[in-house]
Parts: sequence; C-alpha cells; structure tokens
Amino acid sequence: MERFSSVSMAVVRRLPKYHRYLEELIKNDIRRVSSQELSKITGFTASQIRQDLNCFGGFGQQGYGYNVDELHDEIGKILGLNKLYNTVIIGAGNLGQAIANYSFFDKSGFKMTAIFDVNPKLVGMKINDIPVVDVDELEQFINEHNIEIIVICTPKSQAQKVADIATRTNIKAIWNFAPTDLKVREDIIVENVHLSESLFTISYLLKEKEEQYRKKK
Amino acid sequence: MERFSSVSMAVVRRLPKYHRYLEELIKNDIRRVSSQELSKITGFTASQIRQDLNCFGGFGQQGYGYNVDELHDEIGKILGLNKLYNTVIIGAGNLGQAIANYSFFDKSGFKMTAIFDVNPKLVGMKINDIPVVDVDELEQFINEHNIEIIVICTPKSQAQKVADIATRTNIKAIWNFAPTDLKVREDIIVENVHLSESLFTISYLLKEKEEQYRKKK
DNA sequence: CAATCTTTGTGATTTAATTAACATATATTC
DNA sequence: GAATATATGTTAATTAAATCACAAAGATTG
Repeated sequence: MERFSSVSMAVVRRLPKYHRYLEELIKNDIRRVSSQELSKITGFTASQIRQDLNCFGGFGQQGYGYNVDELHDEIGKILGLNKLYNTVIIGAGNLGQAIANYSFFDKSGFKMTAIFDVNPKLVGMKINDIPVVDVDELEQFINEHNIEIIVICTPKSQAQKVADIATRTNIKAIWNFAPTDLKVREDIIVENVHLSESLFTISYLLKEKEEQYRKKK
Repeated sequence: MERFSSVSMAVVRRLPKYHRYLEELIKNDIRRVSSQELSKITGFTASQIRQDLNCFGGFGQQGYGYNVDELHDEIGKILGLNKLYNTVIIGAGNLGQAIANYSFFDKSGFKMTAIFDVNPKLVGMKINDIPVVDVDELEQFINEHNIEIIVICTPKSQAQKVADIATRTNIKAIWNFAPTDLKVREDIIVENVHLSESLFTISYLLKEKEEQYRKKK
C-alpha cells in the first residue's frame, strides 16, 4: 500500500487493539493505566506501546501513566472513529448479512445505508433495518447518498465487476471479502479480508508444530 | 505468537498469496513463471519472492524460472494443504453459516464436520450438508470425532466459554472470529480474525488521506 | 555447439521495527 | 515538604525484514 504519513502500518494496525483493550478497561471501571499494565493485557512490550503512542503525541503523564478515558478518546480520534462514513454492503449472502447484523460497525460510525443484491427475492427486504436494494441501482445510489465505503461480500466472480462500477463513483475505500485482488484506481483504499489466507496460516503452523514434535522424539 | 521454526511469520503469511496467484496462473494455462513475472502479479519484489521461496528450498531453475504446477504443489505441501483437518464451526449465525457454505475450505482439507449452536430451532438442520448440533454436545463431539480445529463464530459473550470447553479436549487450533482475545493453553494455535480492526484501519487511512489533502490546499 | 541471454540462489547491504536504557517529570509516602 | 518511587517520552542499540547485487547454472538462439 502506498503510504503518505510517517507512521508505519505496523503501528496503525495496533491502534484498534489498543482501542479495544482500553474499552475493556473502561467497562471494568479502571481509570488509569501504565504502559507496563497495558503490556500485560495486550502482549505488546511496554516500550513498544509508549513508542506507538508517541507517534501521535504524549498522552501520558510521567509518574502517573495514562488516563484510560482520555487515551481511548484520543485513539478513537486518531482512528477517525468520531466521523461518520456512509457505507453500503454489496452481496446479501450470509457474509453480507453477518456484517449488516453486526451493529457494532454502525455504532462506530460506519453507517450501513443499504445492502445490494441480484436476488429479486431479497430486494425490498430489510436486514437489521437496512434495506436490500437491487444491485442495478448501485452506481446511482452511491452517487445520491454520498457513499464513501463499500463492502464487497459477493462471490469472487462478481467482485471485480462491482469494484468497476464503484470505481466510476467517488467512493474512497473498499472493504473486500471476496477472495481476489481488485484492480482499482490508485486513490481508492482497499482493505482485503482474505479468510482463506488466515486459515492456511493455521494449517502451516499445525504442520510445523507436528514436525517439531516428531523431531523431538 | 511463539515461534519455533526459523521462518518468520512475515514470510508465512505471504505463502497463501503465492499459492492463490499460482492457482490463477494454472487456470490460465501458464506453465512457467519467473520471479519477475510473479512480482508483477503479486506486487512483492522479485527479490523478496526468491528469498521467501528459498526459505523452503530451491524450487526454481536458473535461466528458466519456476514450474507453476510444481511450485503450487510445493507451497501447498508447505502450507499443509495435503492433509485433512477435522474441523467444527461453533455458532450457526450468519457468519458461521457463511463459512459452512464456503465449500472452498472443505476442498482445501478443512473438513467441516458439524456446526454447533444453542438455538434448538437450528439443531437438526443441515447447512451445506453439515449437521447443526446442540452446543451441549460439543466436548463429546470433539473427542469422538478427533476434531483438530474449531472455528468460533459465537457472539463475544460466549467465545471464552466455548474456548474453555474446547481447551479441555485435544484440539490444536482455534480460528476465532469473536471480537475478543481468548485465553487458552499455550500449545493451542489461535488465529484471530478481528473484523473491526480491519475496518478501523480503513477509517484511519481515510482520515489521514483527508488531512494530507487539506495540507496540499 | 558456441555464444548469448535469462534467471535463480544467496551473501551483503540497507531499511524498518522493536527493544533497551535513561533522564526527567510527576505522584506518593512518611 | 523532603525523600522516594513511579512511569513517561525519547534517544540509542539491537534485531528483523526487505532490497540489492552478482556469480553460477542452465536455457535459448543462430
């Protein structure tokens, strides 16, 4: 991925984790946390946590640590979670429905505005109060509703077609669950969730472990 | 994650990508490929590809390149895709069903043996020919059917409970889709798919890009 | 079949990421 | 309120990852 900022993706991908762990702390009424305590919870080293946070400014206080609420807020802002993103899901299969039903995304500012599908039986229905719309109307809908993010939950065979349609509009990012790499304009952010790659990694580790075990014997 | 082998996770996580791209080449009847050509397709540098592959031995031939079929096979073996893993899905919600319906996993050697759920209306049904079983029978089922991998698709609130049950058995790996970090025995491989982290990364990049844009003006 | 071209495998180098170390600021204690 | 303990922010050191560069092997060509 082409980057502009000086903050590395390695750091960026840890931010949501910090955010989540801080949320847990808030739930448990913990108001204050040190990098060392965070280290125990998150598994990252205290040093790394401090260095990560300092990419964005000093949120802590020497001798005290970090105020949990404040840090949670700040990281939220850094992640852009204080903003609203008009979002649509494309593909009302199980995966699309799973995402539609997971209200957490909506609460986090990703406004799920519509779900698109080819199946006329689904069109007109609502899933978690989100209308299912005919995919033929996708382009128009994106333009009219100022959609910034599209979530591709179609089969592999349809993913590029959908991406092509969306690319003609002003969308800014694609969250892609189809097991393929999309070709799109340079300026569109693409985040892939390739489930099989994740599963294959398990497979590798299992095999490796078994080999290690055999060696020991 | 605790590692044993000398091959870094960075390399391991690229292997499934190579595997997938090679599959594409096979579909297009391409028999031979150089690291340079692979570089164009995958976006990794040719040098990195050669170095990655050499972690596992020399699969290429100087002056020729790599035999696509052979390399695809070899990477498949490295990933352990020539083996069969008895697998169960826990949670027959949309996400669990999505995974159950995605036959690709089954074809890749992850035998989806059962789906567990608490909902008595679902128990007894079949999803993509996989029986839905009462979650109360989980432990016994795992033991009797030699299950090695469990896929957690439950809500967050149930995930640790399920993990605790599974941890009493001989399972070897957990593929976790619940938005939480599981506490399990050291020897169990846990691969998390934290969707919100992926989405939040998009959010960060969007925000960052907008800031870049404003600066230019 | 000799000459040339291609492309791997690999050691050296560079760049990036992580960890360690510590000075400084603040909190806490007695 | 002085003394001590704590914990950040930050620079330096270390480790890990990616890239470069090239010799050697083998393919291709005329």
